[in-house]
Amino acid sequence: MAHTERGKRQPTPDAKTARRGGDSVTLEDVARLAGVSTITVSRALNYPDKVASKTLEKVNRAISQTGYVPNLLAGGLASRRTRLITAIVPSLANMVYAETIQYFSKPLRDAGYQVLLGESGYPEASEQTLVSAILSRRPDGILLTGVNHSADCRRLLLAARIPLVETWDLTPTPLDVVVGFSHERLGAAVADFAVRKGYRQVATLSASDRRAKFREAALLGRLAELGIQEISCAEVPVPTDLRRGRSGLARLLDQGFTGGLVCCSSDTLAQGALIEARARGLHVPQELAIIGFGDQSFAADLYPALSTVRIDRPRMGELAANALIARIDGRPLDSPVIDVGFTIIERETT
Amino acid sequence: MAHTERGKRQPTPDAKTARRGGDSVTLEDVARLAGVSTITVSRALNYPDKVASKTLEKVNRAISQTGYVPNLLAGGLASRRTRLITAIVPSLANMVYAETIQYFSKPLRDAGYQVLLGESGYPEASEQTLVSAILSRRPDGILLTGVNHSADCRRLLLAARIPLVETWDLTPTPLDVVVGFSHERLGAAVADFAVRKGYRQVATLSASDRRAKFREAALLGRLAELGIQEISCAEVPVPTDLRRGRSGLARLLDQGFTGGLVCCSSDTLAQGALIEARARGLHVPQELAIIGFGDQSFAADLYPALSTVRIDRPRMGELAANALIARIDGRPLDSPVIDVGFTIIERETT
DNA sequence: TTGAAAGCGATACCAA
DNA sequence: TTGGTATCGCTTTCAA
Repeated sequence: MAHTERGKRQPTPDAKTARRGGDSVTLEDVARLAGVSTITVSRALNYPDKVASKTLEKVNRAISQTGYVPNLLAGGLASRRTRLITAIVPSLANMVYAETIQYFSKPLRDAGYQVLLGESGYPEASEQTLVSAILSRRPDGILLTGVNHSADCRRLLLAARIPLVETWDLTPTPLDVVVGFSHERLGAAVADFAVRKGYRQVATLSASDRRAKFREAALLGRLAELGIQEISCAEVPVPTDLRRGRSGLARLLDQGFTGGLVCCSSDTLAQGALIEARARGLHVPQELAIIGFGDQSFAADLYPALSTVRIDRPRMGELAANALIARIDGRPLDSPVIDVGFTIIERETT
Repeated sequence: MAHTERGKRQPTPDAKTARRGGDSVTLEDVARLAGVSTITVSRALNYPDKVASKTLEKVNRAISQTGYVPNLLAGGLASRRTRLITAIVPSLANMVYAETIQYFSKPLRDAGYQVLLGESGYPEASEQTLVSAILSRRPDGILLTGVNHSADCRRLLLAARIPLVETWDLTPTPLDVVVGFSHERLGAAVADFAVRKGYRQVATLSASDRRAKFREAALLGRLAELGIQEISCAEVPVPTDLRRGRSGLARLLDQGFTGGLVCCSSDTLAQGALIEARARGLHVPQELAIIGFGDQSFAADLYPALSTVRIDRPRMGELAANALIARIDGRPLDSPVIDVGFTIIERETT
């Protein structure tokens, strides 16, 4: 009521009482009805035990009578806490990411956060633009997929001084915290697997995805070290689907690959390759073995002939979420680099 | 500079100049550097053509020098426009919804909105709680999946006076706008298809999902009208996957269904059923025909034996987005009920 | 345990 | 075309 000298914004003369939009109940409305001050209502909502139980009751009654819904824009602006976490993923169309999001979201929901998704896989908008749009909502924390960001992005993200978790990869120098696994070690491990199992011919079938190509490079490098000569490579565009797995293997076979181990950059490609192999009457895994990546659970017992490199995504998501929460709460982490590892799952049944 | 009588909140004596958190550049910082008022900077950002080009240049320079990132909490609070749209989907783990989100998001992104996702498929939290959490961010619009909401939800949503689009279903009495198709007509159409094609035995394989069961009921009702007697039904839990399709068909066959048409509530189930049928040496579609629902594109030419009921999801998503934008902009709609229909895609090749 | 007042960082309204 | 001032709805700080 202080100085409403000219009350410029009120459509009706009765300042402080009339709503501008005419809508939305505010804390003040609730406070008035409950006969307390606004701050008491705020406390009743945020720290119920800091309010006398009788007061609490009055307030709760007023809240349900008015149908009050808090305004987190105002709350976030005042408190600088939005209870919003943004997760940036390449694409939701890729099941692997869609699922990871879920594992990641669960602990956050339980901790009272909402997750806002940002998809970075759109060529029409730069990652820079996306990050900027995201930061303008002032999230309490951000989850990033991968560790390769443009210099501009790094600058923006660091300047925001927000807890950050990078995932799906590993680096000794994370922006803040990284929870993932080493694509380099993974590629090398697959090469070792191929050699250990005695495959003379090795083929790679990779999506044109940064991390997939990185794994492939590590795989090829290790194969070279180990003296494997007969190598064929095929690349397919993202997003990967069964069709591309089929045509990818077809290309490899037409190029002269006659049997051995096919290393696919995703389980979807591996499944597609399996379909093609069967269509051509090749015995899998006897004549032609296939190993994928990701461990898509639904495939497990329908494609028993496929091996895969399993990433424990539920655990990765959970660790990432917990690391983020810890950083937000200012709790220290044992290490800013968390390696969740990988496991080669070999299947030799038909 | 007006009345900073006691400057309670400033940690340093130099009020108006010192930042509380020490971070985040504000509009005021930019304005000072550019030598203009805050409102001019605001205009430079939001309505660039309402500002002299020389001023605009100064402002832009100041913005990039300071690395200013707008605060949409403050902006949204003041303008009552958040440029945020919330989409509520049952689950992202279901590809069909994950994809629909994408079709829906594209036009919105182009129009300058961000999409916040809410998953309603969590039994631990009521839809009511979810809607409340969503409303507290004051989105400019909401997309809902389905038309069945609890009375409390309807009240909350309507009280918010926000543009609403329901989708994936149809109703003569939408909350605001509905863009979808009739599950009832769809079920009946599948029944007609079965009869027209001369199948004597019909089986249903449905997920325990509200809309799936509704389609099934319509299908069964119509079959009864048409005098089809030999009917078997199997229900599987959500989420549907290939495995459940397999076991579902296995159950139907073990129950005495010997061949005819199997109507599945999703393409995933249909694919699983196909795998089981082949494993049992049944010729599809000659001995046993299968029809799915949804038209998952990746299946199209890998499972040529499967028929499906296609929903034009790209179109549905786009129409929903455009309807929402129209409502937000206050533009009138031809009708609040938009039927996108469905198409039965029959495949008879092997 | 409760409250008064001053912000949080932007935009709207009106005036210049 | 530009600027002053009040305000959006909430939380923080400090005081009672």
